[in-house]
Amino acid sequence: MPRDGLLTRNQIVAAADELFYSQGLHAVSVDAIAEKAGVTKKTFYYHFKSKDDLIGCYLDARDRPTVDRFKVWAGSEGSVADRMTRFFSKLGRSSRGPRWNGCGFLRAAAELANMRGHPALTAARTHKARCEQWLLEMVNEEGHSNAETIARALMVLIDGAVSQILIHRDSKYATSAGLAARSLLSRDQL
Amino acid sequence: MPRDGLLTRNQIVAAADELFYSQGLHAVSVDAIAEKAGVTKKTFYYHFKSKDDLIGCYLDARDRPTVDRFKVWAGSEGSVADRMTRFFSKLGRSSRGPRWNGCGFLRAAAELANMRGHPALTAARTHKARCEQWLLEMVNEEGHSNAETIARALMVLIDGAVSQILIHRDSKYATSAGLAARSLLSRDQL
DNA sequence: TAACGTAAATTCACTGGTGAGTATACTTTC
DNA sequence: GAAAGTATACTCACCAGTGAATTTACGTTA
Repeated sequence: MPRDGLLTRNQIVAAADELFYSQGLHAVSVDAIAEKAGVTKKTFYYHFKSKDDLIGCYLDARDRPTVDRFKVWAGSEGSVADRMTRFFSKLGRSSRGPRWNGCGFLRAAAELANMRGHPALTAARTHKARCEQWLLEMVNEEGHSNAETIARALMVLIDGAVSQILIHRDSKYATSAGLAARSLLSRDQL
Repeated sequence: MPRDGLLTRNQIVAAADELFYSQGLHAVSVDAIAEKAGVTKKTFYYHFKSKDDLIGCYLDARDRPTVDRFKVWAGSEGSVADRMTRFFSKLGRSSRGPRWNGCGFLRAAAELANMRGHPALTAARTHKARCEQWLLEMVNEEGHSNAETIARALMVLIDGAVSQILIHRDSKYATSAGLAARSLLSRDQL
């Protein structure tokens, strides 16, 4: 019984998001995703070319919401240093949630590191570039010299903090990253 | 025809290291490892309890060599800032090699993020703690206040740089991380 | 307005292959 | 001859992906 095609597709992506993010890419089978979406496997393959195709779509769907969340975390009040401090504080809080499992893009890139050209790697790269672009604009507005380098270093701090928190399951690394960001931004270091 | 048991075991771990590091944990089968080691699967299961057991051993075997390499990279000449600058410069060079695929510990943790209690997660945590300990001693020798926080921030910079390089396949993030480290260490920021 | 045709969406049942792990027996060394 | 180590050949579950038939929505025609 045909339902709305786009709706079904979205249900599949939503199911994939939950499963992939919590368990990883290779650990989740197409059957499991189809079942969670309430759909047969054949229906799945009607909407997606392959599992790899779905993986790409899963990350694409995560891009904007993630960047938007970051912007909310940072807010728009105060200096860049203030905004980054707020950001890392919120990251720490978020990482203490029971469902938090690090960055889906980073984890996908880690899992598929050798699959040059895989759609997921492209999606991850694009997403990280968009994050960096956001930071660059923020830094630029404040009139720093070396804005590109600072933005890049802030990205390093963000993904480094996420990685360390994931490994140690300890949010204190967010605080350290926040302090490092503040040091980086004070008096035009670099 | 029995060979030396320990030798066989080491061959298996060596095969696992190559395969796991280049292709990821779930992507490599026990059959593939056994074949690469020139051993039958039954022999593999004589030496290891399970695939998960092997994964843990693979990371344990990687721990010391990795930390030793880091120490060589940093050298012992000059200030901590100098040593970290050298470190990140060497990291950048290394990451340009054709076989470089990021940090095996980070990638394992990413792939097994939801497997609380998995031997690989323990091994990864232990390894990162040893790295941080090394940094802490270095920072302490120089008499910084907030040495723990600085050491933690340096770890964040290292793993952040590795992650960014892996995603973008661009070693310039090592340079940015090096500059951030220098800023962090100058005039007892924080 | 009522029957019809078609394309979009879906299902059931299947295939070929590969995954982790094992039963049993053989071979070498001491 | 006993123990450590290895081999052949297997089980059984699961995996990505498919073939053929079916159901519904909806615009077209008589």
